[in-house]
Amino acid sequence: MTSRLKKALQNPDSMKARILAAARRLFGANGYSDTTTRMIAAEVGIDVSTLHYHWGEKQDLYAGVLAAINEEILTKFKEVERRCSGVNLRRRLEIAIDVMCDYLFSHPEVANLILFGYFRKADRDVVLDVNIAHYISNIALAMGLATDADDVSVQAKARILAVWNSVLNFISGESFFRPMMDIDPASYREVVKETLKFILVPAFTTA
Amino acid sequence: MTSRLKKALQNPDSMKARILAAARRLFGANGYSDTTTRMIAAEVGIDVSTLHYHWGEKQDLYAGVLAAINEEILTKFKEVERRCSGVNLRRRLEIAIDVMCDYLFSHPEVANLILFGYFRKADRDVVLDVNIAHYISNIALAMGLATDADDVSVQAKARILAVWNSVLNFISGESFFRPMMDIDPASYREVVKETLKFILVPAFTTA
DNA sequence: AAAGATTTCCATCAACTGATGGAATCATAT
DNA sequence: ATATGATTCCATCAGTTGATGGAAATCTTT
Repeated sequence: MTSRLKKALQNPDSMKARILAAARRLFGANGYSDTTTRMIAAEVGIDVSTLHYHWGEKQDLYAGVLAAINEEILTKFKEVERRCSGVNLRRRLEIAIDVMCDYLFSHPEVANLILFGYFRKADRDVVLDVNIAHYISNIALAMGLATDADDVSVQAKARILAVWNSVLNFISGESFFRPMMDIDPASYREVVKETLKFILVPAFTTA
Repeated sequence: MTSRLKKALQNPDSMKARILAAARRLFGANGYSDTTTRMIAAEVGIDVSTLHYHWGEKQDLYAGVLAAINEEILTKFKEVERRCSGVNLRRRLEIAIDVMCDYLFSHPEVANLILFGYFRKADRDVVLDVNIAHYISNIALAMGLATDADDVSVQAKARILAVWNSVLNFISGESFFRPMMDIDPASYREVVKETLKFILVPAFTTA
């Protein structure tokens, strides 16, 4: 990402940033193929050609959305690492679950976009998964499941991924799961956190 | 589903069944919007109009795919229930994980189609989620998390969903996760089962 | 205010998509 | 063999999509 581009995006009122925000909402809600450049332009209140003027091809705009999300997640993961240092494992797990749940519940489109990425063919957005692999190793380290970020066991990675996936699914699938539980959004949030802790804490803390 | 329709689908060589099989593969691999009726027709080796002649609208064909999958899953869930009766909780969990993993690893498009369903707008395919809600309650019963299928606690449902989601994600995300673990498909299969058991068994068996 | 650069919109394109009418083909029963 | 019905394909349609050229509008610099 060039510094010029970053600068334009830092100003949330800039046209480029407004387009990015709308694209993020719509891509997150409908996926790549079910979101048209015209839908995004309409959301911003501009013509399609203005969108293309600022972002080029549709895929470039999508890549821009993923890049922004990648940075956000990295920040969150760092926050988890920071707050985890010096506390015991049970507390670490709780912190990780709380931080990631709070973040994703506030930005549900992020969970959707990551899950959408699971399905896309490998040759396209290589952008996202490379970094995820990196995160996973760091989290394994922070959780005390490994001693060297470059040498994390397959088992440890799989366990972190299982946690990560559970969080994503509960958030992406809210409109699907909540009706069958018949509870309000706030309760759902609590039940998800509680369930994740219920399942994960014993697994990692019982010898 | 009418009996006449079922009959046509029971013969795997019938045109209607061949179209359904191709549609299932392609919808599962690419999702609804990224699969065109022409792609499906080409896979079968027929013209688009022949496809429409047998299945009507694209959405009807998609509904047909979901209906077929629904029946399969119901069968698998029944198998879990049957094999679970009379064994202890730990063993029940292991059976459930093994059966569902084996089934979904052999039919990865099923996992994809279910997860795709999470994202679609609620007004469309109501077909699938209604049944899932029903399954969840029955599984909760089979696992001993509830005593009455009509009165399963929110917590029990959430825990079953967490398990269910984990299985789906590991299978749908294989092309995503396996490279970052750097293992072959057979090993991946084992690691997934092992990880699921590692995480789930302690949660449900430790008081 | 004028000149130049940037930004925005209108009109339009080619490609693709879901879908259909109708002709041609095939199967079946008489 | 022929009539009837079912099946398949060809040609085509209207709507949508990503994308672009060029005119108009806006902003910046002098």
